[in-house]
Amino acid sequence: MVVELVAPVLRADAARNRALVLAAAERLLAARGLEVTMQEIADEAGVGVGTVFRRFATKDDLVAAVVEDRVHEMLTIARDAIARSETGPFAAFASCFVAITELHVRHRGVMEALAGTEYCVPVSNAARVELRECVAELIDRAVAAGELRPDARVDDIPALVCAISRLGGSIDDPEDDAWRRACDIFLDGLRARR
Amino acid sequence: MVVELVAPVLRADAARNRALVLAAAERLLAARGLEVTMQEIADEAGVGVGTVFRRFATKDDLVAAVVEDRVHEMLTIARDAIARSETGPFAAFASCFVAITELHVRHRGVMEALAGTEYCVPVSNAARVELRECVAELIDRAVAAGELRPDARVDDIPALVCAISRLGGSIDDPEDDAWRRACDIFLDGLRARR
DNA sequence: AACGAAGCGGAGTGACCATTCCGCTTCTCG
DNA sequence: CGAGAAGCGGAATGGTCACTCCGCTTCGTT
Repeated sequence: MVVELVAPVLRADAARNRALVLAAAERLLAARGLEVTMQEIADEAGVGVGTVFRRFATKDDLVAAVVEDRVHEMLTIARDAIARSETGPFAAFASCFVAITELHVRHRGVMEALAGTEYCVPVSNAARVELRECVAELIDRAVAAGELRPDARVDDIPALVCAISRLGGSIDDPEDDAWRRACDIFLDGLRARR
Repeated sequence: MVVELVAPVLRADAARNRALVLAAAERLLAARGLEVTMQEIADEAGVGVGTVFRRFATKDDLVAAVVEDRVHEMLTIARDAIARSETGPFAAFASCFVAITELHVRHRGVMEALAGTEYCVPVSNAARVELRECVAELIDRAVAAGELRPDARVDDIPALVCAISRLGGSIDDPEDDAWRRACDIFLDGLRARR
């Protein structure tokens, strides 16, 4: 008995539609959060709902796929910060914190997905584990340099980022930058005192 | 033509049921947030759904009633803090901040209601306006004493409290106090630097 | 070209909720 | 005590979604 373990290659049109759906979901989730319906995503992508469900068995699966893309972006941000952390470990940590928060503000749905329990994907995921390790590394270096308060905990960071990004505000409007001010205050609180 | 402007007095049993419903809603909202259904609230109160709706025309109305109770509690906390603010304006502000956050942690549903747009009740409400004024007063005094950074904004506070309380954690479990640590860090960031 | 597999659209299904309706019950006032 | 007004319970309603099903279409291989 032979079991087929390799996922069959998608037909060209199916692959194209998959990409359209993913892009549509990304756009809609970023703009309006988890409240978007599968029907709306299908419409935005220009396909039928059936097509959406053929590629992503459940709404959770679709959201998870979009989230994974974001996690990879965060990973890139964190790796960059580590590269820069030789010169100024706190500054590296801080810029990573702000950049990741900004990413969350841009993608409301992703933030909700990571924060809420509903759509929480199991954390046993290579990219997420590595992201956590990178952030831990940034924190360790800044603490070792005496620039960050030593009781800072890695596992508080994701929740904090989610919390702050929920403050709302836009990326561009300087009048509407609650999240930016909150980052500022928070990072001040995290800085080690003389 | 005479228009009846006074709300008619409730019959004794009706008043009792109204109180039961309110208490049940408070309990369930605190424990599980806005996801509770009207049916569950009715069951918890030991009445039929019809009775719930006769007293509170919509779910929003019921939530709003529970929220108003919380706002009054917050008002009490803030007034107490003002009374204590002669001696140590920052400490007064900080304790008020922590106490209100704790209240939010205890009442998940209330926090959601205040933070989310869905159930946001119009802010043109005497108690809320006064609460805002009290917090402004606390901030002004601490800033005037040079103990609080002068760019602290009153209107960031509610959102911050909501954000931090969303971090989760329990009131009692000392292992699970993310919200308490976050308060600590935040207040450190808010303290004016030498 | 031609055929079978893979894919497609979108009406239909079932579950879940807030809200409504109405026949019966319980107060309360005279 | 005896209306009848005020309340009550809970089945029924209507709307919203995620998800399924199936007859038709398109792809890609021979």
